[in-house]
Amino acid sequence: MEWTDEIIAQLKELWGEGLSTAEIGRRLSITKNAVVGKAHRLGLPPRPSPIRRDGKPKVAAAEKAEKPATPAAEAAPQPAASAPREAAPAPVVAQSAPPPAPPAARPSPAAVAAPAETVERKEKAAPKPAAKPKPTFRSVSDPEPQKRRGPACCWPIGDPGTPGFHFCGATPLPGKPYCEEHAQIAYVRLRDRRDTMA
DNA sequence: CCCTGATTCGC
DNA sequence: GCGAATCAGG
Repeated sequence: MEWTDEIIAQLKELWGEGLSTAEIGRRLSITKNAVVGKAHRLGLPPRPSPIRRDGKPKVAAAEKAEKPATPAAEAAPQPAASAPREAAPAPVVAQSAPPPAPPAARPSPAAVAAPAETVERKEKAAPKPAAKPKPTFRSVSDPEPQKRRGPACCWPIGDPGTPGFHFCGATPLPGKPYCEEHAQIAYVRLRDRRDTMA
């Protein structure tokens, strides 16, 4: 995996948006582990973790136990690195949204050319779904995005690292990193998105 | 089961 | 540095 500045910036952006690691991973066509791992290494602010890892590392404990480790290192004081980020309820994906709308009633974002193709989670080795010759999207919300220099929709098109990879670039919605149409896809329930697209 | 994020550790 | 495997809670 080649972590270019662009991709890293994307990661930070999405992370800051409060998206789940898996979601970010889907967007960038990488695994959530990669996302988490990188985020961790980058020192990005941790999100509320569903779990609490302290008293029972089964395997890890066993392995660790075999390592003597220098007792002196334990005395090191550790100032908590808690980030100021507290309220990040998120524009977040409506994962827990009520299911009133039948599948058929899905918004169906017209001109959208499914970016990350929502690759199958099990098919990690899947070849690049890329190939999006016709970026029909930007013409809708912004006829001439290339002239603008302000905020740009950072929805990834294609896979990072591949030749045709780029970001949407259209004018984002206020407060969001995506343009109107991509925001639509961005904030829907995962399940729906999975079978709706493709 | 599905989801989630964090840590570990071989590479 | 990277990320799959693993762990663990909801």
